Amino acid sequence: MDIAEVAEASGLPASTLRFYEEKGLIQSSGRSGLRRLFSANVIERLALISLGRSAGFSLAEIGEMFTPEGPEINRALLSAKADDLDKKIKELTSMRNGLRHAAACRASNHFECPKFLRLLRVAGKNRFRQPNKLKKKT
Amino acid sequence: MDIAEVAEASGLPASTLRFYEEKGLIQSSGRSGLRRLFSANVIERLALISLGRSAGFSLAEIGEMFTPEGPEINRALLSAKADDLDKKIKELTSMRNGLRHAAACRASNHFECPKFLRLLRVAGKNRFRQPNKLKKKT
DNA sequence: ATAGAACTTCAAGTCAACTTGAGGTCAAGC
DNA sequence: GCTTGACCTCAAGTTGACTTGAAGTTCTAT
Repeated sequence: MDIAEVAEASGLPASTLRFYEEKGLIQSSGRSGLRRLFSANVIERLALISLGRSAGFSLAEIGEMFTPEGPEINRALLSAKADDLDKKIKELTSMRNGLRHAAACRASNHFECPKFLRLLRVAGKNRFRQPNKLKKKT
Repeated sequence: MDIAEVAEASGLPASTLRFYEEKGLIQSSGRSGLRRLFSANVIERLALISLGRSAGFSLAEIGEMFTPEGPEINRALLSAKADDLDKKIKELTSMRNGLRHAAACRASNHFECPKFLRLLRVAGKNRFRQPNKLKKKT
């Protein structure tokens, strides 16, 4: 397929596809003249990337999940990511409950509502810093 | 409390607290000389902000949830955010299932495993663009 | 009263993830 | 044969969310 077809099928602009290729997240299967050719399986891969992004993983993290560096490395990593997701799902669930309550509750100030505060506190238990500033290249 | 105490209690650096104040996400209750004073409820608010961030909401969106613009506006907004979260929770759940499967499955290439591909396709149904580039200020 | 720590402002820098733009190539249709 | 449109590269720009740095101020202890 050529890049426009991939763009169409994946919903991503061509510029993003080139960018992803540059980052090693996808590969073109060859060239016809200058033009990239992609094989159809790139679509699955892009779906997975989009999914990962929307799950809050960085492109670098997603890249790690793919790399066939060793035989067993990936499995451990994938498990770890799955655990991260589990934590996140729990957080989001409490946040959703909090929001639903706040939307329904008649207290003028939600910060005065004990139910809301309790949810908040529970949710705050496993707080974590956002990933974007965790890495500091020496 | 002074800014260092808030930083300590919230786990956020003082620079972030100033930044959030500038953005209107939190307020200092006054000054002692130059120094900001915060009342204790800012901690709850920061917890909620952190939670929202980790749920993938932008600071602007979080700000909207707080603003006491009108009497009923917020409730609809909060409901909508809760719906967003529900969608996201479902996505994350399929992604987690996909990862767990990929970690367990013995197929050499996960893209060849029908189970994995099915999960991927299901999850891809309600795909959406990441929020950061949706707004274009005219 | 003087050093030092802890705060302040404001401007500029950083990082990820893209997007945009300028300038070039190439096959296809008129 | 020449324009047009879809592609290409490479550099620079953008956005959101902060962080860092310089330069000044003030509390706190010696």
